[in-house]
Amino acid sequence: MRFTERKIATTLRQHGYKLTPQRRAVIQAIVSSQDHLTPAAIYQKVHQYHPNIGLVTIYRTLDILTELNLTCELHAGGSCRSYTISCPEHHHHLICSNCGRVIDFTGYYLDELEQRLSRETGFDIKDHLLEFTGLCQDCQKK
Amino acid sequence: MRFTERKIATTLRQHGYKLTPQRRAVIQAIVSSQDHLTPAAIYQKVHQYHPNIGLVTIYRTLDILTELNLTCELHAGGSCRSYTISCPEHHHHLICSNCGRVIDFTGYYLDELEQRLSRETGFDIKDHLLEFTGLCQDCQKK
DNA sequence: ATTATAAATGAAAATAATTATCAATTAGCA
DNA sequence: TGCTAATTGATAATTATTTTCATTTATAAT
Repeated sequence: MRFTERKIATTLRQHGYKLTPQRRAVIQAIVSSQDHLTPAAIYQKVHQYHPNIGLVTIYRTLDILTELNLTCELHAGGSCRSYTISCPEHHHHLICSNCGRVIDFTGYYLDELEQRLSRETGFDIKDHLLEFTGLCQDCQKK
Repeated sequence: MRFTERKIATTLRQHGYKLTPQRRAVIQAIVSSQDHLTPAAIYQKVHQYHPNIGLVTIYRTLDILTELNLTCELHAGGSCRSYTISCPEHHHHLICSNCGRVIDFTGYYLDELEQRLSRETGFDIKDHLLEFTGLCQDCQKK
C-alpha cells in the first residue's frame, strides 16, 4: 500500500508547508500513476488541467516530497530522477531495462547487513537503495 | 582489488575498440583516483596533460567503459553519473551523504534474492545496485 | 615500413535538464 | 476579513548531455 493523497497532504501541513492547488495537482498526478514519473512527465500531466503551472513548481514540490520521504526516487538507467509515491512499508525495485517497467517487491530486509556495516565503519546509516535490473518477460520474447 | 590500467586496455582491445591516447588518459585519470569522479571532474584532470581533449571524448569513453563493466556508476545523492573503476569481485557502496566519501564493501551476496525474484516475476535479471547512505564518523562529529 | 580504412576525435551548435531571481499572488492564521 | 510569510510563474541563467561533421589516427593488411 502506498501513501494516499490525504496522508501526503496532512504530512505536508504538519511540516509547515502550505497546501496549494499546484501542490495538490502534482501529488494527484503522481498518486494516480503506477509508474515512476520524471519531472517533465509530471509537468505534462498536470499541465492539462493547470495550464498555468510552471515546471519550476514541479521541481520544488518534488524536492519537498522527497525530503519528507513521501515519494521515492528511482535511480536505474540513463538519466535519473523519476519519482513515485512511497509506501510506508519498506520495498525495493525491479526494473526492466528495456521498457522501463518497475515492479516493487517487499519482504527483504537489510537490517543485519546495515548493522554489520555500521559496526565496521562507524557510519551512521540513514538509508539504502536496492534495485535490480533486467528484462521483463515481455521484453525477453522480443 | 580494482581493475588495472593494463587490464582495462586489454579488454577494450578485445572488444574491438582502439586504444587512443585520449582513452588512455581518461582511464589513467579514473584509475589514479580513489574517488568517484563526474565526467566534468575527469575532464579537468585529463585536461591538464591533454589540453586539446574534448569533453565529448570523456563522455564517449565513459559510455564504453561502463558498457564493458570496467567502471561502475554511483547513483546516490543529487546528480548521478559519477564513476570509479570496477573491481572483478563483487562489491557495493557505502556513501557519506555529507562529504561524499565512498567505502566499498564486499562479502554480501544477493544471489538467493535474485533467484527468488526471477522465479516470481519471470524477469531475466542482469544486474543490481545496492548502496547505503549515511554519515561517516568524521561528519557525525561536526 | 607503408598504406587503406573504419573508428575516433574535437569544435561547435543543438538540446535537455536544472537552478536562480524577483515581482506578484495567495494560503492559512489571528 | 486582513496580514504576512510562503509560494508561484515568467524569465533568464546555468549546467549537463548529445548531435553533427570534417579532420585525424590506430590498427590490420600488405
